[in-house]
Amino acid sequence: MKELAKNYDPKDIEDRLYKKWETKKFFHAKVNPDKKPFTIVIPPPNITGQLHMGHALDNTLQDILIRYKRMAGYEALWLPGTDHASIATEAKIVEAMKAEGLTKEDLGREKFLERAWDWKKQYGGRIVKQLRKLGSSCDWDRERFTMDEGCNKAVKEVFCNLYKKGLIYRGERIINWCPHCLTSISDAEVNYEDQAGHFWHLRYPYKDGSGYIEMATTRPETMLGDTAVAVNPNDERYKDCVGKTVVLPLVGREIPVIADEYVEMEFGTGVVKITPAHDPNDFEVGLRHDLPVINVLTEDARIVDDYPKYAGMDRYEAREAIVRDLQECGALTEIEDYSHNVGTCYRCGTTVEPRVSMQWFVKMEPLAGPAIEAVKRGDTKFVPEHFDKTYYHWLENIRDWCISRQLWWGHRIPAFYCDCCNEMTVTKEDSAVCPKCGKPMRQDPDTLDTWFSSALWPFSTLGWPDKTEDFDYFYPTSTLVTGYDIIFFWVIRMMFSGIEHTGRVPFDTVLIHGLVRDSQGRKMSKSLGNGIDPLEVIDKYGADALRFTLITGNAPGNDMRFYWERIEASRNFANKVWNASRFIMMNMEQLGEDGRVEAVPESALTDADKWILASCNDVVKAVTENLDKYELGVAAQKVYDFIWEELCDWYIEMVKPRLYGDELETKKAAIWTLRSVLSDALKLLHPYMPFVTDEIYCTLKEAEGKYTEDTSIMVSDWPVYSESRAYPVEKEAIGLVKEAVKSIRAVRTGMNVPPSRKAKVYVVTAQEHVKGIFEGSRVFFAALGYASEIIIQHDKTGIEADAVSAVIPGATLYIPFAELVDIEKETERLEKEKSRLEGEIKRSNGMLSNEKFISKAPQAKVDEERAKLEKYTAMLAQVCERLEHLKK
RNA sequence: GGGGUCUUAGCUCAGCUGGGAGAGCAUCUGCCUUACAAGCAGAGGGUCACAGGUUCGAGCCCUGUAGGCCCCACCA
Repeated sequence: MKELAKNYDPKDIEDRLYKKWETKKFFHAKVNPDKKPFTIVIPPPNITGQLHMGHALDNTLQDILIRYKRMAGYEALWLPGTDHASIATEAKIVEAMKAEGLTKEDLGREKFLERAWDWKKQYGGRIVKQLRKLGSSCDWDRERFTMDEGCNKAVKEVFCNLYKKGLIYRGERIINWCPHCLTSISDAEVNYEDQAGHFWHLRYPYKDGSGYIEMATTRPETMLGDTAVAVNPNDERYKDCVGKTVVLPLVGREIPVIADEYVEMEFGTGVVKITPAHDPNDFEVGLRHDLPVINVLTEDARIVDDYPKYAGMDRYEAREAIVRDLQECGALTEIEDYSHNVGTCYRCGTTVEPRVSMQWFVKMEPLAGPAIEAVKRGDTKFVPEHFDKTYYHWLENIRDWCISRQLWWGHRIPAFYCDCCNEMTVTKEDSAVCPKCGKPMRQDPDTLDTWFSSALWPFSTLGWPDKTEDFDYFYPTSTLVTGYDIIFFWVIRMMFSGIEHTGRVPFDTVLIHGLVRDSQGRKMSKSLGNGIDPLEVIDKYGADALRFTLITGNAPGNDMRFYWERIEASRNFANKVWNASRFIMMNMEQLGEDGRVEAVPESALTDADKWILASCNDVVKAVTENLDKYELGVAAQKVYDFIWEELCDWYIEMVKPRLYGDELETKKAAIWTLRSVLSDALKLLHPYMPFVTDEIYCTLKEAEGKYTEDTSIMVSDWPVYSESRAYPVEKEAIGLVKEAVKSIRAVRTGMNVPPSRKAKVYVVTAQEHVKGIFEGSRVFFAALGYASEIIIQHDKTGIEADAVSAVIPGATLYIPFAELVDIEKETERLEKEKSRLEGEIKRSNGMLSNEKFISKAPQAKVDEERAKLEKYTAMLAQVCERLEHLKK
């Protein structure tokens, strides 16, 4: 048999096991009509990405679900892949080119894309390699990429469908523009942050020389593009001004004073300058009043050539210059400090510039409705439930989705234009000829928002739009696991896309998790440098320790903090499991052939054996129920407690005297029980700690002579609850003995008696069945209670007068410690016990004397309370008797 | 402005359908007991934010208050 190291070392084991799983195709799922499918599609990480704690958490959750379902008899598919991440990737490549002194334009579109694909080839596999280190049991044979052939096909299909239905349109609108990335971005991609700024108070003179109108702005440079000044129609102060003309300082443009409800009378002077080209609200006002849209900024946010004095200045330089000039000409009256929200690009952090331009949009309203309904009906459920509110709120207030990007890396928009006759056509074909004049058409240069293709991920990866067996069998997927920060970007878009294009919701359940923060509760970020690299954790403590830490000690959907101490605790647990197994296998080996018994007769099992089998049985039931309800952390805690406390601290200790003794039958029963319980416990733990559990499982199978190269715990059967292993009587019996052991230990520690010093223990009970229980537990009771001898009897015959005593339900224990007994301390201890019991009795009596409790509470509760009262009353009598005795 | 969420032991957090307050770490006291010192045995430590309400019974359900965090919207 393999010799197991004293301490568990994950380094030796993880890569070897992962390789085995992968080459054995244990991760592979195929259409299997005999099984129910369970499907998860991975949230595809960006090809530019490196594994961070967020991935580690997200993928651990998925792997736990997949491993559990696989063992529980489902055809479990975890479909992996990566996202092309248009903006992020393009930015990286552009940056790399910069080092060579090259720009996108130098290379041209085709050459640039060649580079991008090379880059993808070189780095795109990095993150999936890292996912393997975590133990992720993805079906790598099905790995996909959002720009692979199948996904491309799905994207074109969807675009054309939506266009045909009128749900995609092209138009000149005001959109969020990133002057650094040089592309439009969607509303969801804008982050708002508070920034300190100023309020510049301006006055524009009336053309007729009748004075000025005053207003304030946070962005004075946009005044170049002002095409009106607005007041509220109900504002008495400005009643007479509406319709008048003012002259724009510095520019000389004559612009009207208009009235619009949008203006808040109470805010500022009640006057707003209107710049339709550079503010979304102003744009709307402009539409209502048919105002000209005057663009004053270039795509990289510099002043356009129309204003020679400022042309070429970037927006902040221009601001300074214009403020200076306004001041000079007397148009600036005041500068006030002001803090306001500024939109920034979620990728690069640059302040976004609202900009009017021609873009493609998805009309959201018709799509949002069914997506809301689907969740309301319960077709898709959020876990935790309350995230559905976030979902509704977003969808109910959704605006049209700007999907075109002025980037090259991505899915090119399948729209073609005829330069001859201005005809436009949308087609799945790669090229088009003008349906009117027959000339070749020019494809739209823009690409689609990355999220357009990820929105299709749950079905594009399963073969859609083709009718495939995979799609029929695995779709809709079962559970989608993602962070709450991705609901808007992704979950919502998959929902309406799935419903629209497949007629079904894309998943049954959305399991939402929070963020992994640093130990001070801060977000892990590159700029703070407080990120913890999961690979470093794996390297130092093993993937199992990392995984276990990430899913315990926090509730679903909540953020968690990362502590090395917790990693250490998890590592210690892995080691505990390792050593318990080592103990079991060492003893198996000693028994030789007898250690491998397949079964033992029920009659050979002791109360202790039945107790641990029953406890294990209970845990199987509880853990399975918790997992089915997505309570992964609670389930893990139960496995942890069972293994550490029940199995290791109690049962293994109980069984030692038998294993070290001479009776073969009881040794066989003990070792069989140990193996059986260990095996089930390992299975319950496997989804959380796949490596250590499989290593032990295989070693155990080897020791049992049942190992083949196809053996792995990950393809073994999930344990099931068995009525025949409930053993209620034995559970109660061992519960009582545990009580006895605990009180002996507490008494001894209280008196500072070292374990090496043994003492006689008398168990005095009037009840025959209690006597039986202790008789049956003699062997281990002595060992656990540090007893030199156990004497079980009906009365106090032969017990030294000054023996220390402890009262447990149904019995009193006496430990003679002649010279160590301090009567005063002993009295104090018993008095404390007495008042505790009196308290319990009072509480019980209180409840039972309450008629409403008796009449309204469930009968079981009432009975339970009566039983407690009876128990505590009996114990109190015993304690009082001892106190009387001590007084003499 | 709208919505969500949190407030439980010194710290970080669990607590599943309401039925005698838990874990890990930290602290204190003993133990190298032939699986494990990455361990074993014991101990201390909490008016479950506050105020009401529902209930036989509330950490858990309802209302309100205070404070923290998050998201969305946004008055130039």
